[in-house]
Amino acid sequence: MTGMCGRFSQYSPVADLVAGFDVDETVTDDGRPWRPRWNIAPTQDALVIASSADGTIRKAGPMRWGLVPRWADDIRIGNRMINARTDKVATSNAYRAALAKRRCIVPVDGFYEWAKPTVAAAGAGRTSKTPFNIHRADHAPLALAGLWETFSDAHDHLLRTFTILTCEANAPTARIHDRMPVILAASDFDRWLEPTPLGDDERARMFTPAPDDLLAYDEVSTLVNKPSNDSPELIEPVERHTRP
DNA sequence: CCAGACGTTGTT
DNA sequence: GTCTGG
DNA sequence: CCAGACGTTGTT
DNA sequence: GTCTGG
Repeated sequence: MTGMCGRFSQYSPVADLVAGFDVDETVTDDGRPWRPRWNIAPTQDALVIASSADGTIRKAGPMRWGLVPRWADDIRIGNRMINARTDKVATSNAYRAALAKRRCIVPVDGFYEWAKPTVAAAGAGRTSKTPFNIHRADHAPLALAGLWETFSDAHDHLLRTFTILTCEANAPTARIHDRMPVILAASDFDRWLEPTPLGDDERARMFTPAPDDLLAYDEVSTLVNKPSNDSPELIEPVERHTRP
């Protein structure tokens, strides 16, 4: 199927989400004020931070999740471009241009991963996957590494779209799932947002799983499965520090 | 040259 | 657009 | 990521 | 099973 890191939250106040990114301007979502979100799904708008083409202005604003390459003629291509693998992104026709010049940061409160049922659970008749909310242990927002593009639709409407980079899971996350989003260190924010190509060494440094002690996770309700559910209840732990 | 892909994960 | 495959 | 649709013609 | 929509 499609990507991993397929759902996330942005419920902190915008000022908290963009804190630390030295943003010059925050664009509202089509004139609507930002509202907290606990269940952002592919094709929906999220708050994303990116630089102007010349690198002088840093903006936070809405982009649609699911990168649509410039050459695409159908926005639906984005439905399966919600993640970009770090081991393929530099050579991919779909992502290479964005990797060189259009990197972005997605500030999230947490992201969701679904664990397959354990052998024991499956034996007991449980066949559905279990959702987990993964967040910083101190509950501060996380900076996910992304890429963005502009897409001009049939009516010449300009649409900004983005994707989230994925790498191998770190040790705690691997108990739930074998992939995870790339989480940037604060010392890499400025370089990541510069619209100039990265060197091999820079990619090697940034494209690594987050440190094992950065994150914590909670099992959550399957209410999160349904994209139309969007409330604080989705991040309430149903069990703390459980194993999948 | 033109045609066709361009993506990810999970599962088998 | 740009690359690979035929 | 998960949820939900997936089809056509003719008749009421 | 596979695709689209959110």
